[in-house]
Amino acid sequence: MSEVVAAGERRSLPLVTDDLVELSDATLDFLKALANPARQKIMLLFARGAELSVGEIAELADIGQSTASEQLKLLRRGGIVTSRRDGKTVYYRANKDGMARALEDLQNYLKVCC
Amino acid sequence: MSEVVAAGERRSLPLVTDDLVELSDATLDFLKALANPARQKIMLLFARGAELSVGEIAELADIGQSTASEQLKLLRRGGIVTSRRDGKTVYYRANKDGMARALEDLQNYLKVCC
DNA sequence: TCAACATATCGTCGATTCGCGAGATGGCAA
DNA sequence: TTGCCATCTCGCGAATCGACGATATGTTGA
Repeated sequence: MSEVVAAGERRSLPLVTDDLVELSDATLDFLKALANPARQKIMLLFARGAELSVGEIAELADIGQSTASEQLKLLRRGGIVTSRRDGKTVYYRANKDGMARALEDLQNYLKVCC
Repeated sequence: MSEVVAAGERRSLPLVTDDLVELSDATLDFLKALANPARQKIMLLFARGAELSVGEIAELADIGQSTASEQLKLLRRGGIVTSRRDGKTVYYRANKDGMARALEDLQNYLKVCC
């Protein structure tokens, strides 16, 4: 039988029903976060483990501060970056574990549709 | 130096500039195709190598025929399914190679942002 | 507490996406 | 060719997204 999931609840693990594997909401957020050139451009700024503030990202990506903040929120929701606050400044960097988890879920999902 | 790409040309291989890896247009299409619950639902119909006509997919996914046709077009553009015509009927099935290629490109891209 | 600074959230608007029905296209058989 | 059937394409309205400026929130130091 399928797992019981309360209405509106966000699943962090993939739902498995018999042999059917549904992508978790977390992995849907991961895909939505990456399926956008502007956010991909932001991701490249985190190469080599770089840690950047929202303001730095806005400047480097040549976008407004509020836009950067909102895009970073989506990337964080997708498990692609993490953030930490140091005083007034919030630093973002790539979330290696989150990406690995999403990729694993994605591979598992796609394996069903072979 | 970066590769020369004519304006409007679709790259099938990732663009590599120094250590910067940009996702190919094909992989962007792959992400956009999967980042949608309706299309994910369709993908599950292809479990165990099933091959289905547009009409069957529309019925099984409980969507209009034209909607199914358009969603399948996006999935094919993303390299996630392939199609073949047999008479009047067009059959779709999962594109294992296309998925593997996109996943590989995606992993390579994410490796940069570790 | 107050001023300053960095970030987050809100409201708006144009662009894009989604799903549909209607009609066009393509293929088969009579 | 004609009729039929499956699919594709077009055009529409509704919903969502993307970027922005304005403003709210939260933090530090005076």
